Amino acid sequence: MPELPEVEVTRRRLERELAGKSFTQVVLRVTKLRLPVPPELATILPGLMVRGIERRGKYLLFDCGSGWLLMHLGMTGFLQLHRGAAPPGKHDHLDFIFNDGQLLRYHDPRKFGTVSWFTGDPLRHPLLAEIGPEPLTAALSGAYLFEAASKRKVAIKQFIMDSSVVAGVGNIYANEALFRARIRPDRAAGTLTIHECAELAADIRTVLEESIGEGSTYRVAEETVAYYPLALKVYGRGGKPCPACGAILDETRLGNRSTVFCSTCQK
DNA sequence: AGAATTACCTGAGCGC
DNA sequence: TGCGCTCAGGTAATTC
Repeated sequence: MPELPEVEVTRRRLERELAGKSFTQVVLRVTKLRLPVPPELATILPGLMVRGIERRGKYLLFDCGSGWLLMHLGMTGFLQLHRGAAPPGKHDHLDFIFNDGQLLRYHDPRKFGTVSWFTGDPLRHPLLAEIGPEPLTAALSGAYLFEAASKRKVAIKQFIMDSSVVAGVGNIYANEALFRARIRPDRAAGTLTIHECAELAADIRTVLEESIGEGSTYRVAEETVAYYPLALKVYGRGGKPCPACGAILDETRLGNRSTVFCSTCQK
């Protein structure tokens, strides 16, 4: 599942390949995603040039000059980049064809993704306007987290997964960051000290940056933007030894999400 | 306002 | 082999 590092790796690759290219054709095979894909994309986009591609949380923002193409890959979405025409397979919902012959294909079995169009400042789009600070920038600080968490009773793991608190932290990296910060995921957010918040803010950034540096938990392949999992410290390792102390990792559910932690290391 | 729950969706894995 | 069940989870929408 694409988390922030995968989206960022995808963004870099697509910007390298598509900036300066213009849409020539858009094929909409399936438009019933979690939110409906606007059918007018097929008439709006052809002739427009991609100026650049930005990211906000896990949203990709294609700057098309007169408007912005917004994409979210949901749980199972990914983007393939083909050098030329390619026959569509199952779940290949959308094709974006460019003037150099390249084909950007939106593939999403569970249809949890989002593809939309917005004119004006994209950060004012309803889906983006309430998103919290970007974790890879100084906007996510210990002081900010401490202030935001004040008096909050929700578990710290659910708190950092709330997109209005921090942008783009999903279940995998929430588990990893809390392990690194040695903080139990079920602690009430408001009980963290300012020092713990500083550690956590730094560790959220570290786990995301390390993942991007290694090509993310996913790796960008030649002809496609493809995903290959890397080893993670705790996620998916419940019942196995803690990589730090050897104790057996606990696996529970928090907010109906799989949660793995070491009750010896994390307090 | 904050917390909790539901809806959306399909493939994989499992027990029988 | 196949049926039915559970699980995976981002996030918007809804309810309490």
